[in-house]
Amino acid sequence: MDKTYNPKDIEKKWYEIWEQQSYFTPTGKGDPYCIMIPPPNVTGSLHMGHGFQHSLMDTLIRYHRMQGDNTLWQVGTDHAGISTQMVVERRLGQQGVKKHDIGREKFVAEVWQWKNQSGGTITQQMRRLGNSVDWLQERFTMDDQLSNAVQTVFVQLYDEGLIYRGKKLVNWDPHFCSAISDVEVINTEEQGHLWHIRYPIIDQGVAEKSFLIVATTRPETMLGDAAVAVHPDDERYQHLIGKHIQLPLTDRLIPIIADSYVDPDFGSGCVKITPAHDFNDYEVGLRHQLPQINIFTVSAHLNENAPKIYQGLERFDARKKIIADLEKLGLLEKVVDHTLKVPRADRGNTIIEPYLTDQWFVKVAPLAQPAIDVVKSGKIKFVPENWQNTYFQWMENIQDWCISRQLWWGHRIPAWYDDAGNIYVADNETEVRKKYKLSDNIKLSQEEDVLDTWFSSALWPFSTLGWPEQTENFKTFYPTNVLVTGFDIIFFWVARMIMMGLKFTGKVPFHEVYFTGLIRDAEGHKMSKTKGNVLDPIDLIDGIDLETLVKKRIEGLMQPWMAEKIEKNTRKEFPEGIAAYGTDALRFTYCALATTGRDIRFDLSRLEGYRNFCNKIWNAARYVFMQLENQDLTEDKVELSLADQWIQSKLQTVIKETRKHLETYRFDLTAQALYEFVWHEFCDWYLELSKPVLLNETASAAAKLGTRTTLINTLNTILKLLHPMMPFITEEIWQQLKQYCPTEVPSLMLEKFPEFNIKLKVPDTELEVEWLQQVILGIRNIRGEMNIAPSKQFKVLINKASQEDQDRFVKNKRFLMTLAKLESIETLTANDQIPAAATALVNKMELLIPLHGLVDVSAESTRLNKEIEKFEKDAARYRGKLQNSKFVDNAPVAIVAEEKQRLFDTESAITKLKNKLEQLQLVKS
RNA sequence: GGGUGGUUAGCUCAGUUGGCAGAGCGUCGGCCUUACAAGCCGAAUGUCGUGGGUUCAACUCCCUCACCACCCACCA
Repeated sequence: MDKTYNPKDIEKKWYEIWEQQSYFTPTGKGDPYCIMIPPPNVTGSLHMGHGFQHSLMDTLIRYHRMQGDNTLWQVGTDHAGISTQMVVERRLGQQGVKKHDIGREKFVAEVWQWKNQSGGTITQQMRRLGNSVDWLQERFTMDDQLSNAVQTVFVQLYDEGLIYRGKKLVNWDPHFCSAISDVEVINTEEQGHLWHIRYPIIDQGVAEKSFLIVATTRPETMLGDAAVAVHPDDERYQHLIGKHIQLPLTDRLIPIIADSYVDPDFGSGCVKITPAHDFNDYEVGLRHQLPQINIFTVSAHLNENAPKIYQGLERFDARKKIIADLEKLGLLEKVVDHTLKVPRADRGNTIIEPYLTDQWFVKVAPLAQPAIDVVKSGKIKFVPENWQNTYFQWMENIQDWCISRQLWWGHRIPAWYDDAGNIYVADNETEVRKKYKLSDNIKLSQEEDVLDTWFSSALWPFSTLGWPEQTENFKTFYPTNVLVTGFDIIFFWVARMIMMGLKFTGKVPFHEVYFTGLIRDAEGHKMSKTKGNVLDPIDLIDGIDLETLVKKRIEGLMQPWMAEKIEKNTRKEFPEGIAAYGTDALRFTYCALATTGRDIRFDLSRLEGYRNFCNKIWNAARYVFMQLENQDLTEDKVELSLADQWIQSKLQTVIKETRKHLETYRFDLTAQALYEFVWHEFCDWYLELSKPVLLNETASAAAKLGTRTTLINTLNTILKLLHPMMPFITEEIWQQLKQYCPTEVPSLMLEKFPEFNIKLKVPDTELEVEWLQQVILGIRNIRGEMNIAPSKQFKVLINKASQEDQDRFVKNKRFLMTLAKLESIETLTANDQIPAAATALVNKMELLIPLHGLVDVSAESTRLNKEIEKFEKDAARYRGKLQNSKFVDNAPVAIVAEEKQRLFDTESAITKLKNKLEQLQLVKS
C-alpha cells in the first residue's frame, strides 16, 4: 500500500466493479427497503444540496443492504418543465432562433435532443459520489410508462370532479407567458414607492374639483380600476358611497363602494379596486359585481382595454408614462418611499402578474384531509418532528392547485375541445370519442397546455415502480421506507406525494420523511450562481486550481457586472484553489454536518479534517497489514492481552452507537462516534498498545497471535461500520484485508453489518485500561510541562499503591514502559526515603519522577500550584453543596454520596500535592 | 400578523429522559518516536443571548424580552 492515501487511484475502479456486478440491484431476499431519489432535473448538474442528500441516502441504503435487506434505491430524473425549456430557449436564442419560429413540434424535438445530450451529466456525477442506485431501473418523468400514470391520474381526478377548468385570477409569468402555482411565487421585500393619486369625484352636491386620494404601489394598473372602495363605517366618506369617480387618463366613470376589506387607518382610507390585476381586488370585485378589466397582454404589455396612447407599452414603461401624465394633470398628490413585497417567479425571477385566464385546477381540499390525518396519526413520521407544524399550517389553508402551464415541454393535458368549446377528457382522442360517444365528424383539438412538472413528481413514488400496473416492484417496494429531502420542497413535493399516494394507492408513499438542512457557504450565505459562491461537489473531490475556479464562477452570469466582485472574493477565499479531498472525505463531511437545524455552513476546514481522517484510516490499515505479513494466523493457541480485550469491548459500544444513530437519522453523531473511536481509541491507544506485544521478542506466540487477530478483526469491523459513509476507501482496504480473513463475499458492500455482542463487553477490562491511561497521561503531562525530551527515558517511583495498583503494575509493566517511555518502574516501601520528584496522582497513588536534573524545581512548583488551585476550586464547590442542608436532605442518597466522595478525593489530592510542594521547597533551600 | 429554527470556547457545531460543560478546526509549547508531519505528545480557553420562575440541583423544564435567520399570510 502507498504511504499516503490517494483517493483518485481507488474510487473510479470500485464504482465500475460494483455497477458491473449489479450489486446495486435488489437481491430479492430479505425485508424490502426502498428510498426514492428526489429526481434531479434531467439536464441539471450536481450541486451541494444533491451531494449532501445523496450522501445521506446512500449511507442509509448501504447500511440496509449490509443488513441483508432487499434494498432498492430508485433513481431517475425529472423533465423539469420551466427550467429545461428555459435552458433550451436560451441556447436557441444564442443561435438567433426563437421558439415560435420553429413551432411546437420542432422545439420539443430540440428539447429531447438536449435531454439526450446533457442528461448524462448528473448521473455520471452521482457515480462519482458513489451513489449505489439501481441504474437498471432508472426512470424519467416523461417515460411512456410514467406519462401513462400521469394520464391515468388526470383522467380519474377529472372524472371525479377533482380537476376542473375555469377562468380565475392566477399567478402569471409574463416572461414565459405561463401560469404558475402559488408555491412557485416568492415574495421578496423590495424598496418601492407609494404613489398618492387624486381621483376626481363627480357629483353635483360636491364642490368642483374635489378629489379622493388613492395610494397605490402599482399606478399602471389604475387603467383597469373598476371602483374605489372605502370602509363602510368610515365617517369621512359616508356621503360619497354610491357616488362616482372620473378615472383619470380614461373616459370611464367608476363607483365609490363600501367594503370592510379596506383598512381605514392606512393611507387615506381609500383603495382603488382593480379586479383583474390584484387578488384582493378580485374578491372585492366579485362581491360587488364589478367588471374585470384586463389591461395586459400575456407578456404584460398594455392591451386594447387601455387608452390608445398606452397600448403596446410594457408594464413598467407604462408606469413611467402614467406617472408623468398624472403629474402634468396635477393629479399626483405625492410620492413616498415604501417597502413592499414583490412577487417573483421561483424560476427566472420575473415579477409575477396576477392575470385573468382559463386554467386547469386541482380541487385540493378533499385530498388534503387524508394527507393531514396520516401525519397526525403517525403513519408518516417527520424527522425532525417540528416540520409537522409547517405542513399542517399549509395543508389546513390549502388553495386549489393551478396545474396548467402554457409551455411546450411537459405532459400535454389529455383534454380535447370541440368547436363549441366542450371539454372531453380521456387518455387519447380515440378513447375520448369512445367514452363520450362522439361521432367521427365532430372535430376535436387537444388542449395545448402541459401540466405542472410537480404533477408528475407527485406520482413519483408509485409511478416509478410500475403503477398503475400491479407490478412485482410496486407490490414489493411500495410504500417506500423513507424520503430524504430538503424542507424547501415540503409544499412543492412532499405534501403532494402524500395526497396523490393516498388517493391512488390507498397507502402512504413513505413511512418517514427526513428533512435535511440547507447547505450554505462558510459565511452562511445561500449558494447561488448569481452570488458566485457555489461549490461543485466534484471540484471538492478532484480539486480545482484557482484560475479554473474563477473562470467557472464568472462564466455565463446573468448579471455580468457581478463578475469582478465574485472574482475578488473567490481569490480571497481560495488563494490556492481547492485541493482534491476525495469522495469519501466529502461524504463523511456531509454526514458529520447533518445536524438537525435548518442551515448548514459548509466549511472547507471540516472537509480537510475528514480527508486527514481518511489518511489516518489508510495508515492504520498499513500498520495492521505490516504486522500480519508473512505470519501464520492458523496457530490454535490464542491469548488475548488486556488491550486486545479492551478494544473488542469498546468496539461493541461503537457498534451499538452506530446502529442507533443511523436508525434515528443522526448522521452527525454516527460520524462523530466512529471518528472518535477510530482515531482516539483504535489508533491512539490500541495500535500503540499492540506494539509492546508484537515488538517484544519474549512475548509468546499465542499472545502475538491474539494481538494480530484482534488487529485484523477490529480493522475489519471498523471498515464495515464506516462503509456506508465511506464506501471507496473501506472497499479498497477490505479487499486487501481479505487475504488475512478469507471469505466468499466478493465485496465489502455485500458484507454483514456488525452486530453488538454483549459477551465481548468487559467492564473490568475497560476500568483497567482507564487506569493504565491515567498513569501514562500523568507521566506524559509531567514530561510535556517540564519539557523533558520525548526520547528521554526516566525512572518512575510508585508510592502509596494499593494491592490492586501493584497487581496492575506487574501485569501491565511492558505497556507502561513503552507508552510512557520509561527506564524503570520501582515501588517504594514504607521505609524508603522519598526523593525530590515531580508528582502525578492517580486516585490515591503517587507517581514520582525524581528530579535528577531532569526537572526544574521551580517549574514543578508552579505546576503543582496550578494543579492545587484547580482542585481547590472544585473542593469549594463540593463543600458548598454539602453544607447546604436542602441539598443533603432532598437529593437522592446516591447523588449526595457521590458528592461526598468527590470532596474527599479532592481534599486528599490537595493534601498530597501540598506535601509535595513542601518537599520541593526543602530541596530548593 | 401567524409560525419555525437559532443564540454554548477565537471559528463551525454536538450536548436524548435535569446531577462536575464537549468535539473538530484554530491558537500556544515540545517532537521527523519504526502506520501516519494529512502525523505524535502536552497545554490554554466558556457569566451556555437577557431577565424571571419551578427544583436540593437548570445548558437542559416553564415564562418574558432581545438579536439573527427562515416559512406562511398580507395594507392598497
